[in-house]
Amino acid sequence: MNERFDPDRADSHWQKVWDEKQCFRADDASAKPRSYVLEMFPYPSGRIHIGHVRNYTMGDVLARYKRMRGFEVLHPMGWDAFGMPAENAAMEKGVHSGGWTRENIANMKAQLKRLGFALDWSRELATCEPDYYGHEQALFLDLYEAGLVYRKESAVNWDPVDQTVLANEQVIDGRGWRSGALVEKRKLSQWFLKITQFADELLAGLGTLDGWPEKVRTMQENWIGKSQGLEFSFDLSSGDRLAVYTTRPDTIFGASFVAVAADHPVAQVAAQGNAEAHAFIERCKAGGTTAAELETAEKLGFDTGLTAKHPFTGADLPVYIANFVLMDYGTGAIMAVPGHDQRDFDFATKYGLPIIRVVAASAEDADRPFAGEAEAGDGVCVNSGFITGMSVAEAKAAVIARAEVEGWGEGKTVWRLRDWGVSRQRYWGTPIPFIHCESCGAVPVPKDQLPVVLPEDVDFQTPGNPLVRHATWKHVSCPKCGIPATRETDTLDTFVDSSWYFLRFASQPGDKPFDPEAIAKWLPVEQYIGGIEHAILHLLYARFWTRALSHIGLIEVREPFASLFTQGMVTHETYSREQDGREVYFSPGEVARSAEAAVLKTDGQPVEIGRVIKMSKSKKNVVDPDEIVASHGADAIRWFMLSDSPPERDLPWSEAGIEGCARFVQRLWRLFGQFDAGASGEDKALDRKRDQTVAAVAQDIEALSFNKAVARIYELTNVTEKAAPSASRSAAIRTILLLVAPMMPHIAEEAWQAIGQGLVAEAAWPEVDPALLVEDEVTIAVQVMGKLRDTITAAKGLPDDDLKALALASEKVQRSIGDAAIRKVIVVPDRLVNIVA
RNA sequence: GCGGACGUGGCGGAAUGGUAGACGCCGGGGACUUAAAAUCCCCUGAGCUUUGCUCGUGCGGGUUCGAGUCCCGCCGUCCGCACCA
Repeated sequence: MNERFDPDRADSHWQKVWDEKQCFRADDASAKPRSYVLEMFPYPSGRIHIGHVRNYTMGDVLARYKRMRGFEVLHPMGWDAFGMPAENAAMEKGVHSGGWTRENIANMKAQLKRLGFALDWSRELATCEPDYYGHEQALFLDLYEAGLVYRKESAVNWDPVDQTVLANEQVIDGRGWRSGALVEKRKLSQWFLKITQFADELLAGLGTLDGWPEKVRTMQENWIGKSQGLEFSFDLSSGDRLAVYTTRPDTIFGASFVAVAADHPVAQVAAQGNAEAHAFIERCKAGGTTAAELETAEKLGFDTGLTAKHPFTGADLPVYIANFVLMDYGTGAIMAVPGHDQRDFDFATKYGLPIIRVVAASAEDADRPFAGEAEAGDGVCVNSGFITGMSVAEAKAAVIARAEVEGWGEGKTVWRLRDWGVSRQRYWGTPIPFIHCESCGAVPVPKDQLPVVLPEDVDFQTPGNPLVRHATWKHVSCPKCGIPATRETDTLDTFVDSSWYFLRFASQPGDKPFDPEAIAKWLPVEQYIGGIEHAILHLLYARFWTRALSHIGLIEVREPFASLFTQGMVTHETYSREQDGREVYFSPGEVARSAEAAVLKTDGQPVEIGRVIKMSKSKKNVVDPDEIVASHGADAIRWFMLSDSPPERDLPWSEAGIEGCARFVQRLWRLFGQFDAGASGEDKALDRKRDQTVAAVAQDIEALSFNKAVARIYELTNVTEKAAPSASRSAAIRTILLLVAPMMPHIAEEAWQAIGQGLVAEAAWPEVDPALLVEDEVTIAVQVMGKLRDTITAAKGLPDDDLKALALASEKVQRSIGDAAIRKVIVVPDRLVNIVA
């Protein structure tokens, strides 16, 4: 063996061998137990970033480990290749979206290969290719036929200068990111998927997902937002009726006004012939559309002059148009109870409306004033007519029952979840397979005419969707009546593309989206790994899509991902300096650091030490995985990704850390070089440590606690290095090699040449002797009054009385007790004795 | 605003209610070397009157023989919020 391990040579050599032998190709026909390990596929932005490396290293360790444990593993990779950046590149650099995307894919694929991931590249797919999105169009039409797709009007952000629709992230402080023009809300007719039809199922399904983080399940639960309440109508002074929805019917006696959304019909009527009301509604439209913006914006209202008659008290309540009421939730109108809802409280305070207490901690507190904020908590009803004295829960039921008996309202379940709007007024996406005909309306493209291929001869010289301006593409004849018609020019949300790619990985027939038998074999994904940023949307949409396909009988599986793991970000330190009134950032490499201060190497002047945050180009704190692979090798960067930080938390990148990893690679190499097949002699303690480590590392990998697995491998390495030569020591060295094989496959493969047979990629996980996992001696902590005073060594399983005697015999313990009388002795077998004196 | 999480040495972090700080990084000392790199060995929470003692897991309470861990109340930081993927 050479003195030093040369990653440059070994990495590419073994990557080529794995490729040629197709080691990681999943066999559909295999009789082995199956395991589908999947990481969220990347958007081909141009380069792999360190977050990808972390994500795919975790999945790779699991996939390789599962193979060692005898599973047939499916570990595929693909490209989430549609999306806005390709259009931005086309506009900014004059390149073609498709060419740009495909070039990025080629570059990133080469980068992934250099990291040595055990991927089945034969199943690679890209969502921007017709052989993927054509099947997606077919599935979309299936859902349409099943009544799960419909059209309705919906608001978008409209940039009046660029004449284009903007995504939320393109709207900055209410203005278009390029034009700087004030963004308007505009209504367009768009396609929707009926995810709300599955709201109950998606909610109930969360209960079966034991392998998901509690956090993600809670987030989805809140997102679906099931609430039970009362829908009822007010008689308006205009003679109309106004339906409102409330989750707090128990507070109905505290209602002091009624509010409707700006786009509510009542508001629209009020605006007719009233310039002020019209102006107010326009003002509401100017704001942002996100929930955060709506709810943090100052509460604004406009008094319509109408009044609504309270169903119990008969009082006339003023009707306002309010910017904090959402048309999409409930009925788009609310009864406002300022005492017990903070938004209503803020509004009432601003407009001088009554704030009435109708819930209190106890009946005696009925007239207690509010302490500057609403009280949303539980209690008993006060000042509330027939429900006075009831608990909140009783009152809810009583009010709903009364409304139903008297016929002016009914109990209703309302969901926060809204139907999924999938239309995007963009070019680089899956064409929605519909044709608009003047006489037949929206007609689905016949399935034998799929795929509707996205034309790639488009120009981006003028802003807006190039599909609309394309000379020929959209002009077709109606499939129904044959008269001239036009194609739908909107494309599908890219979340549709990522809602079924995991199904396509299981099988890729040319004539249909997937083979149900292959789905039944491989799905659900055993372990899905990706960023927490996908906790709601992607994961909910994928769950919905799977259920919808199951609903129409295409597949059996209901939940696509049995287990989910959300990994943390990779962070790095930041350095900056204020220059000409703005913050200028420097990369950590440009800065010389001491314990407390940092200076710029080029001018020796101090720079400010910023926070350790997610890598981003603008903060100049990115590191390029390729450079790390070139300087330290793939195994070192993989090892770094697994070390130290728990995988769900952020991982701070550091130069010292990666150097430490590279040193460890060399240290292992030296140790592997000491393997001696002919060594004899037994080292019982080392055998024990070895088998305990194997068992613990297996457990840690299965729990994805890679940082703990790494720590245990270090421990075993430390003791093995120090051990005298023996057969046990050689066995330990061989074992260490196998333990690191999923994590550092290149050095493992290289060293395995001398130690094992065949490829380590095809080797089995080491066996353990269960007898060695149990210690025969244990260290017992001895406490006096809960404080540690001594430790004693005892045989495992020693009876409580013997342990007690040993503890009391300790000189340190005696000294600590002094002349105090012993009141009690607590013995935890094999662990601890606590003397209470 | 709503929802979710997190808080332990100089740093990343270990710790079924039972020996706080495993393991790694940084730092200090030493060995080897003409020298450097590499490597190896030792030390490394704070304080003290140092065979040992006291303090110590964001802050304040509580439960318990025993709390980083459980409960209550604060403080601080971060993340998500429907057209970014």
